Amino acid sequence: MKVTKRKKLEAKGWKVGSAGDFLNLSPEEVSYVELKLALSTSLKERRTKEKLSQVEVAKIVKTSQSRVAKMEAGDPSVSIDLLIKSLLALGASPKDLAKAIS
Amino acid sequence: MKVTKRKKLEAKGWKVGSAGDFLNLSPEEVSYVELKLALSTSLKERRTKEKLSQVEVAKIVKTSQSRVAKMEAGDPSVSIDLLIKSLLALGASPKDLAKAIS
DNA sequence: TGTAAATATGTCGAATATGACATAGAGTAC
DNA sequence: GTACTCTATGTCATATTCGACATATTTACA
Repeated sequence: MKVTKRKKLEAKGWKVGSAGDFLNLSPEEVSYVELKLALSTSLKERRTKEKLSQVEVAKIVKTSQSRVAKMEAGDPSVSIDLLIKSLLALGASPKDLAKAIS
Repeated sequence: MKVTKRKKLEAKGWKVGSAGDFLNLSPEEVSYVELKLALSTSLKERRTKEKLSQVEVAKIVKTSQSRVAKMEAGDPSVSIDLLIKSLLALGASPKDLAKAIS
C-alpha cells in the first residue's frame, strides 16, 4: 500500500483489525476499505453535483443528517449496504455503482 | 418487472416492503435486490468453480456453513457487506465485483 | 466582526445482521 | 436398505448498524 493511501485511511480513523499496524492489513481488508471509500466519494459527488445539502439527502434517503455525514466520511459505523441503498435512492444505477468501484 | 424475474424473487422468499405487493417495489428496491442476487450468484459460481464445499468456504471466510448457504440463497438476513467480504476473501478483485453487478 | 447554514462528531436505545448450533433434506455409493 | 457428504432451514444470544438527537465545528457572507 502506498503511503499516501495509508494516510488517507488513517485519517479516516480506520484501525488495523487486531494487529494494530496498517501494513498488516490483508489484501481483502484493504479492498474492502477502498470499496467503501469509493462509494462514500461517489455519494458525496452525487450530492454536491445536484447541489443538495446533507439534510436534503437525509430526507430522500430517509435517514438523518449525521448519518449522511458519516457515510460521506467513510465512517466505520456505516455499512456498504447503507451506502448502496443511499446511492440507489439518489438515482444511481447498478452500472453507476460498478463504475464507482472499478 | 418481468414475470420471470418476479417469480425468481418470490421464490427466494422476498417480501415487498410493507405494501405486500411485488409490483409496488420501487425501482431502487428492485435494483437493491438484483444487486444482492448478482453477488449471491457470483459467490456460488466462484465456489463451485474451485470445487469447494460450503464448509470449506465457511472456513476461509470465517463464518458457518449455514451462513454460506444463506448467502448463496440470497436470504434477506444476509447483507451486501457480508457478500462482498466473502467474495474478496475468495480472491475476487473489486473489478470482479464491478463486473458481477453490471 | 457576527450570525446563520452546513457539516462533523459523540452518544444512545432500538433494529438488524451475525456466527453457531441443531436438524432436515437431497444426493451418492455401497 | 444405511451410511456418508453436502446443502438448506430454523432458531438464538451476541454483535453490529441503525436513526435520532445534541452539540461542536466549519463555511459563507453581510
